[in-house]
Amino acid sequence: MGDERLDQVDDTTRSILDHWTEFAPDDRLAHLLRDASRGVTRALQLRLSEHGISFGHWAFLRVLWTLDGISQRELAVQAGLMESTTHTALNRMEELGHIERRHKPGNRRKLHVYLTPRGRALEKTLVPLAEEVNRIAVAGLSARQLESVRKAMLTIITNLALDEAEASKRGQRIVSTRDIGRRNARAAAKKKAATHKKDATKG
DNA sequence: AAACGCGCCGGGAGAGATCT
DNA sequence: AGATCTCTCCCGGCGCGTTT
Repeated sequence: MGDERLDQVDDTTRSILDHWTEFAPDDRLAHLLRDASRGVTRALQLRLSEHGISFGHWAFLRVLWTLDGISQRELAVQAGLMESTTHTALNRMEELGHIERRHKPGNRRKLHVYLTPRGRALEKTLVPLAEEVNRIAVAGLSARQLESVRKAMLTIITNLALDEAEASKRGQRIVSTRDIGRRNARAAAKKKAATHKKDATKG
């Protein structure tokens, strides 16, 4: 690889890059997307943490900067996260003084989320950091390449969304991690019992 | 270097309150 | 009564720092 900047990267990053350039240049796209996504996330995390902001809070702040005062549920949808995750994050954000939650007159059920002046002020500090990460991530790509990447990403997202919609129509859904854990535990127990039985008949 | 523990986050499920 | 919304609990995945 002829890029002398790579002398600065750590061994882990180096091995990831070696994997993609030397050993498995044709490995599945999903793996490439994962590495790219992780890199972008970590770059942003690095910058946010310097301001005491966790990556989880970033998603909610971004929504609130444009949709201040929406309900907790709407916020979860807009941020693309589960309501339980939203609830936990908002508790912390309220503690930190970035948001406050209030009921509107006439509706004691819905809780609306409002930025505090402090939360609002974060926009000026944090958005440039995200823009910086974007700039760094696409450095060396031409406008044309960037346009192609954008199109490709949108196509991938659309294709996968359609696939999920089809699966949903068939009644197929993602098995929860808990169910998988239980299933594995049952399988392990069964295997152990079978081994035990085998040993007992032997001896 | 490998194992371990910890904290954070995401997700599922369900209870309880409130609205329509 | 049924729908909607918030909140809580629990568990698993992941990254990271510490210990062995």
